[in-house]
Order: sequence, then structure tokens, then C-alpha cells
Amino acid sequence: MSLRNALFALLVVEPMTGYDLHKQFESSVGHVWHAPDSQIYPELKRMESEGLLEGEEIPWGPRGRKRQYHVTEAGKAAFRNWMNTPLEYARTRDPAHLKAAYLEWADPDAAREQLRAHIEHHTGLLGQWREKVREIEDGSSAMLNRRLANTPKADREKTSAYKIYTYEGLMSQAEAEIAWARRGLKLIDRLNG
Amino acid sequence: MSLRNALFALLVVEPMTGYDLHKQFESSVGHVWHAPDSQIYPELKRMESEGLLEGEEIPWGPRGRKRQYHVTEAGKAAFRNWMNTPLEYARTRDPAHLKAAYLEWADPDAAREQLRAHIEHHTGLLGQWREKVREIEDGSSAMLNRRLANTPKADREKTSAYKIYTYEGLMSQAEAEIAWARRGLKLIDRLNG
DNA sequence: CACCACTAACTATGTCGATAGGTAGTTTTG
DNA sequence: CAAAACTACCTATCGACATAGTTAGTGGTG
Repeated sequence: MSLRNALFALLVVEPMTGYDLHKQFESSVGHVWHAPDSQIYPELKRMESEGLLEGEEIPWGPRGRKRQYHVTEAGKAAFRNWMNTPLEYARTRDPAHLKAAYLEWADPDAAREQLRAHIEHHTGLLGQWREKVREIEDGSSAMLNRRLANTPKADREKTSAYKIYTYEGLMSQAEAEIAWARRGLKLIDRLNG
Repeated sequence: MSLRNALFALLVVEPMTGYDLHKQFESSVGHVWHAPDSQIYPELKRMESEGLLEGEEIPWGPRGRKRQYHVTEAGKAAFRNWMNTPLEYARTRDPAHLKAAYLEWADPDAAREQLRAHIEHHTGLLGQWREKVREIEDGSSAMLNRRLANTPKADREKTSAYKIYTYEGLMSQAEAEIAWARRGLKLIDRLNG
């Protein structure tokens, strides 16, 4: 269900092809919901068959064709409805914490290496997200600018604010992971003193 | 792969039946890796067919039978190997943050309600984990005690420490989510004057 | 004009996981 | 002692996801 709504979130801004969407899933929305193109194309077809999207064949070069989708009123209603419906929380499935719980089975050096990798991974994400917030704040985010151009004036502040708010949340998560892994490195030292 | 190793983590302590394991997945290991019994039984068969576990039919009451699995040397090696191998990080799939990014599409009241639910959800988890840490610290955790009894003296401290460390990590995550949702409530108030 | 990267849109296969059942025996309790 | 709850072990189906590969046209570069 989330994939569908991630697609809506992009398509309410402007019509796009499956390929356009697939590219967005490598940047903007892809930071909170990943999906490969092999999932996107069939989902678009399903959404069209349910009347939530409408596709239009448009020419591309002399012989090429592509299919551009736009959201129908029913689609917008479905998206708004999802936005207003509380989430159901899935139970945890967290490989990093699963491993941490049984770290006595790992070699201390391998354990250290993995915690360092954990720190590196989340430090990388943190940097990416800081950059994203910067882009939003100085108005250099192309996708957000197109979105703002399609948003009534009164809602523009909200639109930007919620994007920043989301990245700030991801940043808090990353910071928590980094701090936890650092404590882990100290713990390993203490236990293998 | 994580399910398999979560099963190893439990079975290295003592032999268990699929049903025993299924119950553990509702408490201990289930806090970091959830799995329904419909996944556990087939996985046990697969692991046995690969020589990582050995199953033994044991009687249960006058006519009943149950199948108890224990880890083979090959199984222990596979588990240790997994513990020493760095994780591959999967890309993000986070419905709560996906929604947050497009919160301008929700009614402010529905948005508030969802953030409050987010706080409640993570507050509940936080309480559970605090309780778990307390149990470990005062030695009233049955599963951990069985695990410690099967652990060489020198490793007992590690075993407890890593369990606590894991729950502390989960607690940091929950605290970050709660703080973030609280900031979100303030943001909604600010944006909707 | 050959080449190559890119755009565009799939398909195919396999595993993972959610959900919902079913069957049979055992133990507890009212 | 019958009913209810629990133990034990499955199966079946469906959607979600990962991974890999295919086909075809476009547009720019050397």
C-alpha cells in the first residue's frame, strides 16, 4: 500500500512516466520508500485499472512512445484518505539489533568492524539528509520547486516545512544509531579489556 | 537469512520444538525479529535438510509426538559465520516518514492524531524494553537464565551486557521517534495558526 | 556514422512475509 | 467429565520485494 501512495505523492505534482517515477525513487521519495522499477510498472497498471490513474500515450522522438500517468479525482481521494488514516505498525525486523543481541558469538574484532560500518553507513545518510535540507532551504531542489509551483500559495509553507521535518526525523534516527554504535565500541573494549 | 539466524540464536541455548520457538518469537527475539509460525516450521525443515539442525521425535503424552531440534556443529559454524559477516544495509522503507513528508495532504486533526498514535506506539515499546532491561538486571529473565547456564563463565557478562545493549538501542530509537513526533505536533500548531 | 549512454518499459523467477485457515492431541478448569 | 484453552504442526494463498534479464528507441560524442 505504501508504494502506491509514494507514487501518488509524486504524481499529484505533475504527470509522469514510469521511468520518471523510477528516477524519483532514487532520490526524493526514495529516501523514505525504496522501490525498483520492476515494482513500479505493474503497480501503475494496477492503479490505472482501478481508475486511480489515467495513462496517456505520448510520442517521444520520431518513432518512440511513452506512457504518461496523471492522478484522477478518485486517485486524489484515495491518497487523501490514506493520509488521513492511521498507520498500522508492523512488528520489528531489525537485523542490526538482532545481531547486537548475540554479539558474544562474534569475534571482538569482527564486532568492532560491524559497529564501525554501522557508524559509517548512518554518517553517510546523515550527510545526504543535511544536504537535502540545505537544498530545500535555499530553494535549489528541482522537484520541490515544481511541487511548490503546483501548490496553492497558502500551502507552500507547509509543503516545505513537512519535507524538512521528515529529513530532520531521519537525521535523528541516524544520530541515534551512530551514538548507539559508539557506545557499542566502548562496550566491546570494556568486555574484552 | 535473518530468520534462520534468529532461530540459531535461540537453539544454541537448548533444543526446542517449532512451537517453543514460535513462542519465543512473541517475546525475546521477537522484539528484534518478528516471525509467524507459518514461516518457522518450513525454515526448520530447510535447515535440517541442509544439515544445520537435527530433529528428534520425542513422545508427548500417551499418543502425541513432537519434534525437537538441536543445532549441529555445521549449524553453529554457520551462525558464527553470520555473526562475523558485515550486514548489508537495505534501503529505507519507512511508512511513518513517508507520510510525514506529505502531511500537507492530511487534515491537521488527522495529522495530529497520527503523531499522537506514533508517540503512544513508541511509548509502549519504550515501557516494554525498560521492563526487559530490568528483568535482565535483576536476573528474573527465564530465557536469559537458561542461556547463562549454557554459557561458559567467562562469557556470561558479555551475554547479559549485549542483551541490555540491544534493548538500550531500541530505547534510543523509540525516544528519537517520540521526540520527533512531539516536534511534529508543535509544527502542525504553528502551520495551522 | 558508429558507438554508447540514456530513456522507456517491461518480464521472469524466486524468496520473504502476511494472513488465514486446518487437524490432532493434551491439559486445565468449572 | 465436558468444554475450553493450550500444545503441536502444518498448508495454502497472496502480495511484496529482490534480482536479473530483455527489447527497443533516442540523442549526443568522437
